[in-house]
Amino acid sequence: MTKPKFRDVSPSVNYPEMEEGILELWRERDVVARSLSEREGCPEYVFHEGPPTANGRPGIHHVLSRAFKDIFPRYKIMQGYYVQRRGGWDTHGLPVEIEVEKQLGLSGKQQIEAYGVEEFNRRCRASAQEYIEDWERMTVRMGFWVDLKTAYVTFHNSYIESLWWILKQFWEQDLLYQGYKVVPYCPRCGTPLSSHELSQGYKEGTIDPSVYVKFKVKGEENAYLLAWTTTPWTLPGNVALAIGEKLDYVKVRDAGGDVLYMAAALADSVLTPGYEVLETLKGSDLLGMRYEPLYRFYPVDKEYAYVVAGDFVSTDDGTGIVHIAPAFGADDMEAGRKYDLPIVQTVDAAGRFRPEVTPWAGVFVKDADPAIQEELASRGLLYKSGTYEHTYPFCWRCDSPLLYWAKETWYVRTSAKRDRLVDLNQQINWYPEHIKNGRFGNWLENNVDWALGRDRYWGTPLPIWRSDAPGSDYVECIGSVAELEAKVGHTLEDLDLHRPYVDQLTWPAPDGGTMRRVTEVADCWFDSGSMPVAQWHYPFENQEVWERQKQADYICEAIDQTRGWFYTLHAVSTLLFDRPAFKNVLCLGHILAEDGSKMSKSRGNVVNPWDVFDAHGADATRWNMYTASPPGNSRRFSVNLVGETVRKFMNTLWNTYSFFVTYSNLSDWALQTENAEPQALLDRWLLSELNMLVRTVTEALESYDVLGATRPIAAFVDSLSNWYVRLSRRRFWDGDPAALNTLYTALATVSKLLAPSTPFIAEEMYQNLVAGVDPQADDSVHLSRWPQYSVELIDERLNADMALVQRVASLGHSARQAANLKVRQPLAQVVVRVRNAEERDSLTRLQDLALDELNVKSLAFADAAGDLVDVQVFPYPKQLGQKYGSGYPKIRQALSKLDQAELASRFQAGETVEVVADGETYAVTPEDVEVRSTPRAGYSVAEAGGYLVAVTTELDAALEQEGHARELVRRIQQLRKDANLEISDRIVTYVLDSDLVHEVLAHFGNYVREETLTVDLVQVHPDQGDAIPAHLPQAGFELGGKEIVIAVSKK
RNA sequence: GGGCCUGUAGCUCAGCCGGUUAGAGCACUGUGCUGAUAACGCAGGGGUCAGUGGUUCGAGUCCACUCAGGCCCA
Repeated sequence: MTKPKFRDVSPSVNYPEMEEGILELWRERDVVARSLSEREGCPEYVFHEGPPTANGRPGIHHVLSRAFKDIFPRYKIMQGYYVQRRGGWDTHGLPVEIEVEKQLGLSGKQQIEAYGVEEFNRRCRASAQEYIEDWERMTVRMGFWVDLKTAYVTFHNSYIESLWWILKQFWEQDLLYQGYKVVPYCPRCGTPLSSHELSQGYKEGTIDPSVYVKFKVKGEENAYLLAWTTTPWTLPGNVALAIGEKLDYVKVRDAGGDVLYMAAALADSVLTPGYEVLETLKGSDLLGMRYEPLYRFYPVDKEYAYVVAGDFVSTDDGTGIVHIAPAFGADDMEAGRKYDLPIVQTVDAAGRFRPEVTPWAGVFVKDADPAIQEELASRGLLYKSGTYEHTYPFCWRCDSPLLYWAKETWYVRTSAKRDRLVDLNQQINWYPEHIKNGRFGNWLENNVDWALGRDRYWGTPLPIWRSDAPGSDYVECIGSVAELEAKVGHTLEDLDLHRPYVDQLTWPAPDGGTMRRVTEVADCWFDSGSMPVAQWHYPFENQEVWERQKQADYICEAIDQTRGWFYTLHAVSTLLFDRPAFKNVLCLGHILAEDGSKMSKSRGNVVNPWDVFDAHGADATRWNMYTASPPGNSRRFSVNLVGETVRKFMNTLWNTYSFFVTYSNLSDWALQTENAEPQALLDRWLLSELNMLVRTVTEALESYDVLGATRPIAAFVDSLSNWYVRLSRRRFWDGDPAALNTLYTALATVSKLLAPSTPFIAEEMYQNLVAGVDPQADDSVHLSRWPQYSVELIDERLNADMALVQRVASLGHSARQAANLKVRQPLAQVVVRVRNAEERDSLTRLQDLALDELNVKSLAFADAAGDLVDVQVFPYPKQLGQKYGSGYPKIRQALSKLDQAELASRFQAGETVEVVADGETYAVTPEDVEVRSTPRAGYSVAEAGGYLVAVTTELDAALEQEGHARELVRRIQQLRKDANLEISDRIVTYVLDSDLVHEVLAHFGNYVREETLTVDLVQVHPDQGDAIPAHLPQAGFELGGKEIVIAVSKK
């Protein structure tokens, strides 16, 4: 073995610069590609990238999810897996369209169509592409290793063709159908409004009719269900009445003699005074009650006109009975679907009543409101009416009041597979676990059909063609380009599978009409949810790759994706293959601003990733995200918090690394690759902790526990730096090969443990420590193998012993501080009280270390008896509480009243003491109590957590002198440092003589010389005409109350 | 309005199956420190463990309700 020579490492470092250097190294050595090629043929670990929407620049929350996405694939590569991790981009959909609308100054669909769909879509494609480039820069900079070169893009023809194939599979299983969806609709513009358009048009103080309508109960004389509505025009579409099952209802006889049903809480505010309560009921009692329909304009082939339950029913206003017209309300439609109610669509696309609604045919519905009320009143079905002021949406473009209106659209019948959705979810591991049967599980149990169609332009066109023959319902679903070619009879090789091109393809229908595509495009969540299939252009290509990649081992996104990507992945996979799309899913909380408020563009408190990368680097950003809080929690984030991470963790690690390289290069040691049995206590301890760390981190990563895989590394680095290195400094100065080897092993191992989380600093250290000295080593830490731990090196007893020493040392320092005793002043004795005999043994084993750390000559344990200590018997609540329950407080009190010294000695003799309290006798064994002793006079004491450490405060002359000698050494060292001497320089030291100096040097002269590398120690006698050479750096200070002057010069 | 999550020091977070005096780090103040460290050690101030009620010998921990914040749904 030859002496390793490392590249020198400066104690200070610019992390962003260092990281740029590593990125360059990865590029040069083609490490990303090799992380795949070098694992060819290995078992596969499958990661699926949830495609970000390319409609804006990436924010810090995207860095968060990418950081958590990255950690496990990197770990698995090091574990010897082949991890494909293909990138992907979500490029379709409303967000992209809106961005382009803004760029072009367009507003609304009519203007888009006037502008031209062809050009509009061309712009959408270009816009998506531009943002992808932004994303790629961020992705590379933060060290997220996805393959960007082969990233799937949802607007590619091949991707769309796979989506068509999937839809065709649904079609053939009868899972695709056209149904009604209630949308906010502008009757004047003739178009539904998107949610963001809707939010622009709410007006407060809108006045609408307030109408209380009586629905005649079947089979009950003169009895009515009283319902309330602000939209009388929806009443001809009524098919049911909804109540809240848990609400309280009353049956009353009103002043006019009618029997009315309504919510108890609202009776006083609605009914004319003087009514009589006949009965009180629960909502559930009303379920199924039948009533006479108000109108019969349409033939109906389903059960209707009865009472259903709706969790949307409240007693905030109205009557607690809600009139249900599925064509005109989302809740209504939902209830309609749940109870299989008919949908009576009485209104046409211009907002006018259809011809079948004979009295008001052709009338704009809002204008018909008064006539409808009159008509009901004439039949005695109007209880009362008035006006109602509320907030109502209007068209932001033309100011017409919007209607909620059921529009035909395409649905995926997910509810048909609800049970499978729920069952298959049980096979998925959710982190945090509560999402599984909480948020996600609930959502699945309440699954409703997926509204797939969107009346937009930039999206996957639904591959559905229908005959335009009047009255025809002939429809075909196309599952591939080849199929389409067969239909149209010519090649479609150069066809862009977007609008408007596909819309132009037609062919003759069998019923004499022409087959034309429906105008809708697919919900873009369908695009992303289909990525396991579509990213491979399956089944048209890549069958073999797909077979290996079809189910993800791991996916990760933020919590808002439970109803988004997590759901659509699960739904598509369940419907298509009857298996879960992913096995493990990490669900992240959101990032909040430093003050805990939401981070949003409008508040202007969004953190730009580049600001953080430039200030502190990507590693620190990532480390902060991994260690700050559990991944599922929302977290506060700021540039400052990352700065704290740098100071606390990154710098500690870096400086330990720099320290090691400095002393390694100064000394002459040989790297021991074999696991030589370490001799020194601290070496054994450190390697024990290190191996335990490897085990802990490995186990945590295996169970997707990021916190558990990172925080222990931080704790280890802290003890490495502030305990192991600090206590071993002398050995490093001496070039002790065992110490250097131990520290080397720790740093090289830590670099690997850090590789998945802080890939840059891990690489930096690995390159210098491992690759730089071992020609056999892998080219990159990320191509190297995950470290193995050795159980034989884990010594849990030693770890516990050391933890106790640290505890005692801490308390000892505290005791010193209390008595104003500097650490360099040796003391005669420390008296320690530990909690049990095992700990006493622990401390005895490591007492040299403890004495050294505390600079004390001897250790004693506080015993029960004796003049030096006070004792107190303390009963353990856990043991006595469990044994005697409510007797515990009495025992405690009784014990405290007894003579403590006598009691203590009885317990220490192993005696069981009978305690009498309140006439009862309780047996208290020595195991039930702790005897605490506290030193009396002459000690300074510190106490915490059941431990006590006391140091003697008396100093004799010898101790005092030794203290002076150490003070002198410290001053000389400081002077050396101030004079910029090299650590290894030999010096001449001058000391102005005095009795005190004379005395100290007589006893400790050699010690001082050795410590300070002093060759000549000159005692200067001014009274004999000597003087310190004036040009030398000198220092004056007080020692034992006397003025001292020293000076040094290089020999 | 419904579901899920969160609430512990000025800030970021620990706190196991309920059990001794609720802990770290940052920040602040003081102090100490023998050659790596924008470090580190020690101490101090700073807590109605969001609130109320309950279970229990004993509640930060379990239960119920309330409040505040987040996300999703309506």
